[in-house]
Formats: sequence, C-alpha cells, structure tokens
Amino acid sequence: MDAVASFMDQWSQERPDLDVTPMATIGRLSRMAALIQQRIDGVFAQHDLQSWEFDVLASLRRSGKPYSLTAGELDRTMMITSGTTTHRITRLEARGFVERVRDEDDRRVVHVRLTDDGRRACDAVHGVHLDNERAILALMGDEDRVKLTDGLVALAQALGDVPPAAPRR
Amino acid sequence: MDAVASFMDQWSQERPDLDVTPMATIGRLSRMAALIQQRIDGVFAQHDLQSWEFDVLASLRRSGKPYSLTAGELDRTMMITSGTTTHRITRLEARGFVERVRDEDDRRVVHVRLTDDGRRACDAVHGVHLDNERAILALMGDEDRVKLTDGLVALAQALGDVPPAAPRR
DNA sequence: CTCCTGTATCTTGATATCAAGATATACAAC
DNA sequence: GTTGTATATCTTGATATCAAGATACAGGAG
Repeated sequence: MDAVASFMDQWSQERPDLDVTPMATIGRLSRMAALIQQRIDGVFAQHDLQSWEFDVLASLRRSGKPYSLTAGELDRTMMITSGTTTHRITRLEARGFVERVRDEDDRRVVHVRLTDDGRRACDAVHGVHLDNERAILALMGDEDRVKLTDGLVALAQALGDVPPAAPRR
Repeated sequence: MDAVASFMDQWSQERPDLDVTPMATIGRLSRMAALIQQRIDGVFAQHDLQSWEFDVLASLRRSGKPYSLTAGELDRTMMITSGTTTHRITRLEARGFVERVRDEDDRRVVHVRLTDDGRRACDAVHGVHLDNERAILALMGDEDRVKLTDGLVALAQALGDVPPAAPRR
C-alpha cells in the first residue's frame, strides 16, 4: 500500500461520488518525480553543485562544440522562464562556469558559452549522477522498468513534448 | 522523437563513453511531471486557487470529519518542510479556508481544521480537476496508460513511498 | 529613411520554498 | 521535583522561481 493508494482509499470513503482513478497515475507521477529529485539533489550537493546548475551545464555540454546556446534556447530546453535563465546564467558566470557573449550580427542575442572549468565540472559529476539514477531504477524489476519507460514514452508523445526547435541560420 | 530522446541522441555523440539510458526513464518522468503540473496549475488558476492551496484543502478533506490534521501531519503528507507548512496555513487562514486550533493536551500541537468555506472551495473544484487529469490521460492509449500506472506502482514500492504514519492516541 | 511590429533578453516585485535555528512543551530518568 | 532529551511548531534569512513590463534590436512595408 503506497501513499497514493492510501489517499485514493480515503477519497472513496469521503467522496464515493468522485472517480479518482486519474490519481493512480498522475498522483504517483508527481510524487515519484519529487522523491527522485530529492535523491538527485543529494548527489549533486555532495559535489558542491545544485541540480539547476547541472541542468544548465549539461544543456550546453550536450549541444557539442563550441558548447554554446543562446539564452532563449536555454529557456526552452529547460522549460523555465527568461527571468530564471538570466538569474542562472549570472550565478554560473560568477562561478566561472559559463560566459556571456553578445552576438555580433544580432545584438539582442546572448550566447552562453561553457568555460573549460564549466565543462570539467559537468563531466566530473556526470558519471556519478548517472550511476545514482541507475541505482534508483535498479530497485525495480526489469519488467516494471520497461513498462514504466514505455508508458512515459507514450505520454511524452501524447503531450507533444518535442525538442525545442533548432535555431535558423 | 520526443525531447528526452533528442537529448539522449546528443549525449551519444558527445559522451559515447557514458550510458545515459537512465534518462529514458527518469528524464522523462520529471519532464512529464512538470508538463502536467503546468496544465493542472492552469485549471486551478481559473478557479482562483493555487495548486498548493488545493493540496492543503484536499489533504484535510480526505482525512474525513472533523477535517483536521496537525501541522506535522500536513508536512509529511505533502512532503514539504515545516516552514512551508506554517506559511501555507497562514495564507489559507487569511482566506478563511482553514483555522488553527491549539491542542488542549499537548500545547505544542496545532490542529489545522477545514472551515465550511474551505470544504466548499475544495469540493467545488475537485470534479473539474479530476476531469482535467482524465482528459490528459485520455490522450494516451489504454494499454500504455496501464503500463505507465503499473510501472509507477512498482516504483513507489521500490522507493518505499508509504503513507505517513497515523497519529498515536 | 521612417515607422511598425515582432523578438531576445533583462529588470522588477512578489512569493513559495528550504535549511537552520529558536521557542515551547512533553516525557522519561533519576 | 529536576534535569535532560526529544518533539512540534514557528521564525529568520537566503534563494529560486515566475509574471509582467522594460529595453534594445531586427526586419519588413511604404
């Protein structure tokens, strides 16, 4: 009996007129995301990094050389607002992990470029982070893990979660 | 090709030495949770409510008469820290949706009780909220939804997500 | 060229959250 | 009883986030 199952039982007592079956899926989805995030935060904290910092560094890192994205591209990749992106860049710039480079052709655009220090910080923790995620998933059986992944792929499709459009050149 | 699949492709180019398969599950899990949360927030906003406000009201509502939990019980049910609970109670008290009642036997304890207004607010939006969740899930096929739910149940079990212990009397 | 509209980023103000510590109370051991 | 330890809530300070608006620039229409 997990937490969400218990909540659903309570509702069947208190509001038998409501069909709370969506909670079985969506309630657990958000709870599991929160629980896993706590574990992930813990691993990054051991390496003097916040999860949001790794998100930025990893977004730049995986974009390939020259490890540079515009502020707007970061907005869309990380699903955050532009104000938050500004704040994140500023803090990472202060740590020396990224630098701002104004676009020469379009002066509105800011290119955020990973520094060598930033790349090192990202690469140094990436393996540990993935091992942690692997260990979490290893707690489930193979069959269930496949079901979960298949279901999430279908959900991503259903919600139209496409990657942010590449910049037009 | 969803966003996470695209990210994994990028990693296979940039860091072919890393096995990023955990992203297929955990990356999608957190992304889907965030996307769904946005839709849920929108529905509550249309009814002049924040998601966290509904969380509190619903926690109290489903506990049954007299619709009362202690601050600590709310901490554990909602997976938030005690400072956040204090803040939430204060704001909901100002809206007249809950009231604080000091325990007579143990003066440290605060009972948070749903008012009639609070119960009405919760019940009024609950149906719409569930319809919204149902509509989201209806975007996937039945088979995939079952797989997803089964996988999440297994994950909750694996992470030991038990309901918060009932108070000892 | 000038105007207009759209776009990219940043700023501002409000707020939700957490970590750490403060306060008040209960309870057990002596 | 007194003392010490554990518990429940609240306070404080820092910070991450968002919404809305400001600023700066681009690019097309005339």
